[in-house]
Amino acid sequence: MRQPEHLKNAGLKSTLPRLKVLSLFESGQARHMSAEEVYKHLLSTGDDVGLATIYRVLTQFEQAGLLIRHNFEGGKSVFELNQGTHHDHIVCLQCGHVEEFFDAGIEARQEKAAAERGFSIRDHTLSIYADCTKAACPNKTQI
Amino acid sequence: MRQPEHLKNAGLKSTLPRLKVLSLFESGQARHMSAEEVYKHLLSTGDDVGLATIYRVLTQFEQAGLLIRHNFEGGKSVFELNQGTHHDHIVCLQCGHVEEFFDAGIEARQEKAAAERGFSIRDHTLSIYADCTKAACPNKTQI
DNA sequence: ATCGCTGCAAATTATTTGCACATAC
DNA sequence: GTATGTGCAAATAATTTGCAGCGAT
Repeated sequence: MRQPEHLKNAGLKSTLPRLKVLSLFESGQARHMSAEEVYKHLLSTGDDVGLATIYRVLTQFEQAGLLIRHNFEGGKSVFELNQGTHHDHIVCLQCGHVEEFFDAGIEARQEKAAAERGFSIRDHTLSIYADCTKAACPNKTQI
Repeated sequence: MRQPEHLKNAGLKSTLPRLKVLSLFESGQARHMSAEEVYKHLLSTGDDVGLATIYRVLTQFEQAGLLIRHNFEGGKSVFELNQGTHHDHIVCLQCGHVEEFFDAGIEARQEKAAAERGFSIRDHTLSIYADCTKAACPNKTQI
């Protein structure tokens, strides 16, 4: 468990709420979660952390580079662990299911399109919105 | 002015607020506008339409296929006239400036990436977020 | 005349903030 | 001990909705 160091390095005291949130993401139970989803996960494990704290912690982790924030369609911010490996996302507009992918060709053309127009790309992140055709298209829960 | 027909075809009565909103978009003054921006534009022209009506009208136009809604980073929906010609967007995270582009290679790979993972793409729309390096990077107004 | 439309104000949803108390170091 | 962090409740921001009256056909 090297989490406390992560927090230290970010200049954050290692408190219970922070450790709980971080290990939830590291547990891999769900890679992509909104603040509300993190909140419910923790409640269901008996750990009750205030929702406002979750919002604060998620934002701090984002700034510390521990988490990445996405603003997918649907109005809620969704977070995922920053594991250093760049990838993009395909998001199901029906159920919110997120799948990750990487395509070097898209990366290159994305860079080129931006450069040609005088934009400089920060993180190359891009999202495709589609309908997941799987039979088991679950509902709104697993964003 | 063939606007009333557009509305008719969509099963919408041709009312003043609807005509005002539609012609604002058709005037080309700004291609991409949020509800609030449409509201302010109309107020500034002396046409006072309720903000709630703007929201209703924009949604109806979106459903009628007259407008396209985008949920760019930043929490507000932004609308543009649907002119039938597909294109993607590069959005400046600093000032909200939007530029349009089209890259056949990206389209193809986007389709492929989705298909391989069992997703079916609706409209192929995708957005790149970047920093517009132009000297004249304007402020929050021209989203 | 009828049914749809509009404006206003109140409701919702996601997120932020003020403040008194609790906690890490 | 002191600066930080937390919980709760109230504040914001974007958008939606209920309802009584207005307007298009």
